[in-house]
Amino acid sequence: MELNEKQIQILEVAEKLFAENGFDGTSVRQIAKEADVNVAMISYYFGSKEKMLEVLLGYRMADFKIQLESILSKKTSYPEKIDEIVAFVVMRIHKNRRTHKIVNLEYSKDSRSINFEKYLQQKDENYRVIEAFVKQGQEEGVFSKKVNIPLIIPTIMGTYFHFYYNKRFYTSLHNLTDEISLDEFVHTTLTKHIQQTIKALLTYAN
Amino acid sequence: MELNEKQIQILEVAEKLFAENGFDGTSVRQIAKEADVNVAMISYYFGSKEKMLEVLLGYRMADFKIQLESILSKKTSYPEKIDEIVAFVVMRIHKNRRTHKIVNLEYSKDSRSINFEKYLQQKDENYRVIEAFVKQGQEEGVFSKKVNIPLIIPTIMGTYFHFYYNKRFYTSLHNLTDEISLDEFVHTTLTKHIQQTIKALLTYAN
DNA sequence: TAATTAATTAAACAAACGTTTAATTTAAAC
DNA sequence: GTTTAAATTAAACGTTTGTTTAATTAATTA
Repeated sequence: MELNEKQIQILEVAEKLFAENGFDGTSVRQIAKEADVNVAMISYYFGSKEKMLEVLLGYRMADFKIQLESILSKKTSYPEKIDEIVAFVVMRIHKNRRTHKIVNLEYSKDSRSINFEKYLQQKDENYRVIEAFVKQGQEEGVFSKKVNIPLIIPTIMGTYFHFYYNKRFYTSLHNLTDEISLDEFVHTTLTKHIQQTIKALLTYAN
Repeated sequence: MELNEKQIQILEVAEKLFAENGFDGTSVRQIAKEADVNVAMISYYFGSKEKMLEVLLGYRMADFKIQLESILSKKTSYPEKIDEIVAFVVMRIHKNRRTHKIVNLEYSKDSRSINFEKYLQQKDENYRVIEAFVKQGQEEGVFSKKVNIPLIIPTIMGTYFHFYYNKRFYTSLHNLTDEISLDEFVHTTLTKHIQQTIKALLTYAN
């Protein structure tokens, strides 16, 4: 799907508002007003509020796998690769945190009018890449074989998101006052913590 | 606040529907219908939809700290205590997962009409208990001093919630077909994974 | 039993919701 | 320059939203 400037403009406002106030908590009139377009433009361009979200997903989730494979193809040690993967994943989900948040909320709903097929397919592909990497490390005796591989991703992403969802609590614990110091904290301290965690798990687990 | 049977009945239906369809995605008429009461009863008992959620929070979050302290007062080893704490935390948040989900979503909103003061206070008290325990272990040389203590809780809870929010994805990865095998998976495999992770982090981190 | 309070109801309230319509303006193609 | 298609608009559509009202029934107290 090709997107013109106006469509991207609408999507970015929608992403912001959905993340701030939820999908149901955001009205198409709010989006239209903040994006400075007429309400009817949303139906005109995307068909419906739900389909607009689906387009947003596709727009944000692109080319993750390629960049992941690029890291794994480097000639670096296993611990170095873990550090790189974790740093990359954290950077990506932090950048796209608003879209991820919307997905987390909407995807876990029972009654959904949103189609997550493409999103799930990408998620599965990404997992297979990680799985192959860990298994390779296990075969070479670098990683512990007692690790539950499918639960590595939830550990990385879950730690980030629980921090992010409770950022008002944790920023006060860490004395982070503004948005910039939060970004910095994520890319230094939080990233380091997750790197430590995953390396400890993969290397010493028993 | 004292709650009569009918109020609890309403709260439990509300919890279920809020978790399934979101706070904004659930109407008071839905709640009233499923709880088999008149719509007006919700305003009559709780004042508003928002205040009803606040009452639900207080109802669900009680006596966590006491049970945590009870575990820590036992004369067991540090690794054993970690296992117990993780198992307890996972059990609790899994039991109260619906309420936690609502909090995760509503708390991170910018525009909130819901008061989270009591919830935050309890969260802080719980954290202080964990913090004291880890620091004690560090002083006795059992735990690594390079661990970021405030990020331990996000690692535990985040792993659980990311698994739970994406359960449709992970249950298919693990071939979990029904709700019972999911419960069992949480209390065995997932709990074990998080125990492994936290022990590895606290013991071997560098 | 009578008086009082609590619980419950159906109906109505105004406001907001997502979407559609039909008319008009702008842009592109010929 | 005329025709055709795309973009944009204000207004209206029928629903649904959370809450309130006023009347009635049930339970409690005196």
